[in-house]
Parts: sequence; structure tokens; C-alpha cells
Amino acid sequence: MNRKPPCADTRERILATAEGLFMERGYAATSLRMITAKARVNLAAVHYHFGSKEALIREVFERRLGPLNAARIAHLDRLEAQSRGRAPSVEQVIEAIVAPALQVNRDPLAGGADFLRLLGRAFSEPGQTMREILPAQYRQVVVRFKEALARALPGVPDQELTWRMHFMFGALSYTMAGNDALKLVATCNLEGADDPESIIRRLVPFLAAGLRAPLPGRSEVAGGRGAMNGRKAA
Amino acid sequence: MNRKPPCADTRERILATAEGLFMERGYAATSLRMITAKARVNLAAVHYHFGSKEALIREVFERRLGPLNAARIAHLDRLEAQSRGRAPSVEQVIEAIVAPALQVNRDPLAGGADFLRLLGRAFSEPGQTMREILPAQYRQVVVRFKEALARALPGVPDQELTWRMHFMFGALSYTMAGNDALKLVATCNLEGADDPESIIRRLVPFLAAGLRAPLPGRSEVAGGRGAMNGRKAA
DNA sequence: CCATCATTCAAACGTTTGTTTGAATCGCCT
DNA sequence: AGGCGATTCAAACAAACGTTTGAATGATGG
Repeated sequence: MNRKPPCADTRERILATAEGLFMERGYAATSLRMITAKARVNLAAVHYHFGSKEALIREVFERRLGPLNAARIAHLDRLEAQSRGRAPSVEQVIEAIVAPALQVNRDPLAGGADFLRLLGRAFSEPGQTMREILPAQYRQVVVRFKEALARALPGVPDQELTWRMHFMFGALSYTMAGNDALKLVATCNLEGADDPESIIRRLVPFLAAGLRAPLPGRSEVAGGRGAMNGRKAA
Repeated sequence: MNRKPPCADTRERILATAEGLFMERGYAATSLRMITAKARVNLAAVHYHFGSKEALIREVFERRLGPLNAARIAHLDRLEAQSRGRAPSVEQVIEAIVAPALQVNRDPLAGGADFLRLLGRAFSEPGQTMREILPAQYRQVVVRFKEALARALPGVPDQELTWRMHFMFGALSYTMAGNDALKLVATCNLEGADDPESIIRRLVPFLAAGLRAPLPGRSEVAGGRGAMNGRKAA
């Protein structure tokens, strides 16, 4: 089966190196020669093992995103099994999305911070490739978590919930990708920027409050001057 | 002064075409030949008018982002002048960020939706260029709006507010860039996705509620099962 | 021990990339 | 008219790109 010439981890080293380079330079700006040089691998090896550059990035994503989203759904399953009858809270549902990502961050073998930053960028990256990979990988997650959030937020209409989930994924992917963008606008030193757990501890309440926000009025954009704390409208 | 050969709008046509192509294909994946061909302009014209490809994208951003952020600060100035003594509300401050972008969206001469989507992607795009352009263009905006939000949210500590602004910019830029990413995860048809005003009407309450969220506890991530509507903690 | 197969390797393939060049073109001012 | 300066243009540049090829390599199974 496995013929093992001097180094048989060629495949793995290509994937790991490509992951890092795609993260810090982007897909289009990363050449196969950069990857193979840094991985100390022959240029032709990438075509031998993957077939093309596009097939390579496809595999870089699928091997990470599959387990991550599976862990999210498993977390949600566990949550709904524990609390029989009663629906899990908004915070718990959000944590089921965020905690698996946090675990990936901690585990370099699962991709570590590199993959999370790459993933955060993938959503806003153009090109046909990502528009094929991401929907396939996320469809099930979106359906399941929207159901769970709908149960936790019975007062929020379907359309409104869809939008708020969209905003939530925005803040989430931006935060995951953001170690760079963060410093762009940071006037003061962000302490704890290197500690993902403290970021999560701040992000979850933010998102939960946003999801529970009072429903927007029919016409005007801004609430009155005195618009005060989140009081559910309906 | 202005010698006007048959077409003197060469510069402008390059900028407009580059804006559109960078938006839909990304910076690295857009070649000068694509731009000059679509703009019906000679290839060498871009080097004559701008000097290099990087200088071109730099100008694409600066001519749009400058006025946009200036309008945001002007909006905030007007807001603070009107309400003497009392601090503007969170919703009003958020609207000062969002409304000028909405106006850009409506006005094709100011860049239109193309530039907003390009801008939304710019934050998560790698490369040294963006890490030089964006901080310079946004520094003043961040400082001013953080001051305004701090006055509107006296209970939120400085560190916490910085993070929440980060989350806010995330949801905002993701939403602006998102007409593509939107369809990625949308299981049901998002009505109003083409109407920016209705998006804003949903986004502002979401962000305001997130900014006003109860402060996170010291240790645990998720609130209790019964964690209910936004009650300010401190 | 030789044949076999998966893997590695150096070299080259034809395109496309950003950039440069030098001559042609055109409106303006004296 | 005529020369000037700004602009356009076709052509070429070297470099880098993704991809392909065909021979070397080395462990495995008959």
C-alpha cells in the first residue's frame, strides 16, 4: 500500500505550508513555487498529489472546515439533548458556534490560529472557488443553528433572524481573521488580543445582545435620543 | 493647462474600471491588461498616469475613502453641535458611521455599491498595501467615534469598548462586502438584500444592542440558562 | 534478483505578468 | 505656421506563473 520513500509526509508538508502562506499572503498572491520552496518539496509534487493549484486550496479548506463544523453541530446536539424540553439559551447556542473554533485555535494539529485567520478571510475573498466550497461546508450548520436560535428567540421574525445571523457571522469571521485588521484601528493597546478565550468572553455577550435587540421601527433608522437599554419590542 | 487629446478622461476611466474589477475579482487576480482592455485604454496609460499597479489601487481607495470618512466626521460634528451638553445616543453615533456609507451606495458618482463591497473586502485582504492605506485613512475616525461612544456608554470600560467597536466594524464591513457572502449561507431568500436602507434599519439596532450589552462575567463564558433580556450590569 | 509501482526530481513548456521604451499623435501658444 | 509639451500607442522586455514531461529513485512483492 504505502510506499514510503525517504520522506512520505510530502503531502502533509505541502498542505501545512500552503495553509500558512495563503493565510499571510492570500490565495492569488501565493505561487506554487513559494509553497514548494518553503516546504522543501519539488515543484511538481503539488500536481502529483493534488492535481492543480485550485484543488490544493480546496483540500486545505475541506480537511479543516469539515471537522470544525462537525464539532459545532455535535456541540449543539449535546446542548439540545441535555436540556430536554427547554430550548438552550442564546448564549449557549452562540458558544456552540464559537467554542469549537476556540478549540481549533488552541490545537496546532487542527490548524491553529493560522487556519482561523485564513477562514475569516475566505468569506470576503472573491473568486469562484470559495463560492463553491463555503456553501457546501456551511449549509448544514446554518440550518441547524438558525432553528436553535429561532427557539431561543421566539419574538424575532424569521427574516429578521436571518439578517442578525448574517451580522453575527460578520463579527465572528472578522474577529477570527482580525489579528491584522485589529491593529489597523486600535488606538490603544488591546490587552488580551493574543488570548482567544478573553476575546470570546467579550464577543459572546455582544452577539447575544445584538440577537436579542428590540425590533427596528417601521420607518426611522435611529431611535430617539433617550432610547435606552435593550427592551424587547415584541 | 489641460491639453485635451481625443479622450482626456483616460485617468478617470482607468480608476472606475479598476474599481469594478478589483471588487469582483480581487486585487492580485486582476491584471492591468484586464483593466486597460475593459476601459478601452492603452496598457501603458496606467503607468503614465499612476506609476505602478500598486499606486493605482492606492488611488482607487484614497479618492473614495477620504470623502467617506470626512462625511462621517462631519456628521458626528453636526450631531454633537446640535445636542449641546447631552451626549448623542448610541444609535445616533452608529448612524453617523453608517449613513455616509449609505449615501455612497446611492450615488454611483461617489463609487456606489462597487466601492463599498471593495472596501469591505479590503479589511480582510492581506498584503502590505492595505496595511498602509487603511490605518492612515481611519485613524481619525476611530478616535472621534470612540470618544463619542464612550460618552454615550458611560458604564462600559475603555478596553471593553475598544473590543466592541472592533466587533461593530466587523459586522459592518462584512455586511457591506457581503452581497456575495450573503448568498453563501442564506437558506431562505433574503428579501430587501438589494435595498441598503432596509439593511441599515436592521443593522443599527443590532449594533446598538451589542454595544450596550451587559458586561461579561469574570470567568464563565455563557450566561445562565435563564439569562434574559439586555439588563445593564454596571 | 528482477520487475513493479509510487514517488521524486530537474528541466522545459507556453502564457501571462508588471514594466519600459521610443516613436507617433494631438491641441495649444507665440 | 510651427514647435512645444502633454498624451497615446504598438511593441518589446525580463521575470514569474501554472502545468507538463520523461527520466531517476527506491522500497516492495513475486
